[in-house]
Amino acid sequence: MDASADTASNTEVVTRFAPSPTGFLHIGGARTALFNWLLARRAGGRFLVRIEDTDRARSTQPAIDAILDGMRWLGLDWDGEPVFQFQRAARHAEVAQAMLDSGHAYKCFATAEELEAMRADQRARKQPLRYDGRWRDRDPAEAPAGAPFVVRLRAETTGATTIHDQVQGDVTVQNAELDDMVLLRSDGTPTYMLAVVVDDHDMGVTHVVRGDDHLNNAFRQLGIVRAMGWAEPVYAHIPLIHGPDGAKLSKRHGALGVEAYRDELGILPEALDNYLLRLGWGHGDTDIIDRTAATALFDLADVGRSPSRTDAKKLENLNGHYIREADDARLTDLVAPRVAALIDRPLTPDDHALLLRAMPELKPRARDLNDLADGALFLYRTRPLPLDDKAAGLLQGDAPVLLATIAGELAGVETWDVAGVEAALRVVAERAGLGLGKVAQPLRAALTGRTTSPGIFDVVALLGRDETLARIGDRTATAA
RNA sequence: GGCCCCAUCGUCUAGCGGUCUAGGACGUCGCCCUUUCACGGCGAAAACACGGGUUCGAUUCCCGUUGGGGUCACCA
Repeated sequence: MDASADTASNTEVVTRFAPSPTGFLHIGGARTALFNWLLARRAGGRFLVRIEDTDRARSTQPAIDAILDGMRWLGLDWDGEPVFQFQRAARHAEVAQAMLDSGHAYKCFATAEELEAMRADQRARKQPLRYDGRWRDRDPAEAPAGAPFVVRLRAETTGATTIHDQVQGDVTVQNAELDDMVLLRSDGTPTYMLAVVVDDHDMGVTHVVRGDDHLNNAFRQLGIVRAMGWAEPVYAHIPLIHGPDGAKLSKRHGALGVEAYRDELGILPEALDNYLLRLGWGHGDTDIIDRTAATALFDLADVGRSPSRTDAKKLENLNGHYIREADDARLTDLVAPRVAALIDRPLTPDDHALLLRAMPELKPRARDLNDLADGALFLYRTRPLPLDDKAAGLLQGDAPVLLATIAGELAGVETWDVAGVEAALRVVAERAGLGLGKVAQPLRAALTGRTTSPGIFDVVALLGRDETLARIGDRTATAA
């Protein structure tokens, strides 16, 4: 059967992201969504979202919200409203009935205990575990009246099926390997296998791009597609993402929700997007690829076939890059709440303005938003400043004397800006016969409580005359 | 265990028979810039899993071995 039969007259590319709302949006799902988004946007097609909530016990509204919020944060906008799979149960049952009517499906009255016994036996004999087709050719009339049953696909038992996967290449499986899967459960609700196929068809999905863990499912799903005589979608199974240890990404290590990258790790969405894009996909030697470039460059042919591991350092590096590129006002808005949390009070409009002014000096030094907030902390500390050990060390000996000299010179500065401050401090260093570093370090310690900070002239200029002199005063007074 | 997939520096990858003494990036280590830390610049160490073929010639093609991963539900 030709996959393009039904879509020959309609070349629009339609992709979809179909998460099951049983948890947050982890980075594996985010990358799958990104690739689907890119493929659709590149082709000028549509990108749809379907919430696979047929598992009523495990699906939750918070999970739905988290997934959709995560997608919005990453800039993965979808077309139309999300489709909720559970609401389409009647349509799924309808298709199952059609297959029953056409003989492509049949009723199976085997009980759960019976099937478990069957598998135990297969395990004992070291046989593959699969349904043995015991009701495939039996007359339903043989079942006890009113007995519960499931509807199973009457799968091909001979020959082989080949999928021309856009990422994995041609993959062939013997049909004998596939058993008659359940389409409708005994309570009449559809299984995932049935629902996916029906929904993808009804939604007009042309390209199914999903995790490699679904490759085996594709063969079974194709059985339903063919039984219904529908167009076969183009498949692309992308390799899974592994944790730093090479094992499958699980809740234990790398599998954080994207909101954790945003809230706890202080990652910028464009950085995570770029990182995820380069995980499993490459375009020559280029590593820094923003959304616009990615949309123009993305091609399934460039997706690798082997799983990749997450690398926090690489993400941090990319994040640092995008922080340096980011607009100061945007960064200020993003960092302000973090600073407020650190100093345990809200920022005033003046505080906010100061943060904005300091941003050009702050952002080259940060790899994430937490770094940025921490780097801005010295601006808002209340006197007397707490000193870290190294800073305290720099304020020993005759440092207070030097600081007093600095204060004297600074007091005479007419225009309190970087140039004015620099001139004054250079005068101090020259008169004392010291290198600028010998002057800058004690001053930095006194003004920030630390040994690292933005350039000392900037620090002084940002702090302002009064605060600068007061902080210096705290150190000359206590030492004297 | 059956079936399926994968295999280049620690990691992400470029390479689609000769251009490979295998390129880039992150990380690591030096040096430079410099008032500190970053940023930036320069440089170094670091990989074709193994064994057979095919070929005049294999990192590139084929087979096997080994290793890793995925999947085998009335879960998605």
